[in-house]
Amino acid sequence: MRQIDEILKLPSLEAATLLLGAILSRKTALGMVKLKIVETEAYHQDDPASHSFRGRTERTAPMFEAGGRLYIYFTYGMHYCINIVTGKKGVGEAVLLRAAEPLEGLKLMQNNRGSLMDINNLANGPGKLAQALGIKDTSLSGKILIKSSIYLEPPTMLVKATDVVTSPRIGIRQAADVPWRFYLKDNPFVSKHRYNKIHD
DNA sequence: TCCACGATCGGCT
DNA sequence: GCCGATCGTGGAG
Repeated sequence: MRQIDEILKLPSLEAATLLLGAILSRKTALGMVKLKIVETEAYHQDDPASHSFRGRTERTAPMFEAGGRLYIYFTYGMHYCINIVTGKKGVGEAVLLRAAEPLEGLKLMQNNRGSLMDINNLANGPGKLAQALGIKDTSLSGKILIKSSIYLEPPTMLVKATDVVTSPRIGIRQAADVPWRFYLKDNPFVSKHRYNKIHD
C-alpha cells in the first residue's frame, strides 16, 4: 500500500485516484471525526477550470507549494471546499475532496451539519464534507497536513482500478468535458449527480 | 473602487 | 427541475 506522503508528491491526476479509500480525520477540542474519501476531482495548472490557471494569487498560493498542504476556499457565498495540494513546488495543482463516508464521530458531524441529516447526507458533496469536518473559514488553507488538525491515512483496503469510476467534473464551465472526477463504484456516499450514470 | 460570478446546497414545485 | 441565499475573489476600469 502506498504511503500518503508518496501519493502527495504525484501529479494531481494520479493522486486523485490514489486518494480514493484514504482516511480523512480531524481532531478538535470537541472530538474526533473520521471519514473515508469516496469522491475526488483533479485540478492542475494547465486547466482552465483550476484556480491556479491564471497564476499565483494570495488565495491560490498554497496550490503552488509542494504536495502535502491544504487549500481551502470559499464559494457561492456559502460553502467551503477542501483540496489536498499535490505535486512539486512551483506547479499549481490540487485534488478537490468531493465526498466521504462517515466512519467515526457521527454525532459530532451531525452537530456540525445540523442534526436532521442522516448518515448518507453528512458528507456527500464538497460543501457538506467541509461542514461535517467543522470547517467554517479558510484559516487552515496553506497549512501542512501533518501540522494541521486534519490528517490523512492510506486506504485500509486495496482499491482496484475496476472499483474506480471516471466522469467529467461537476459545476464548472471551463474544460467541462475532461473526465477528471473519480469516485468509488456503487458507493452510497458519493454525491448525487447525473454523471453517476456509467453509460453516456 | 466596482461588479459579475462561482469546484454548492436545500427547500419548494 | 428550479431557484434563492450569500460574499470573497480577481479582472476590468
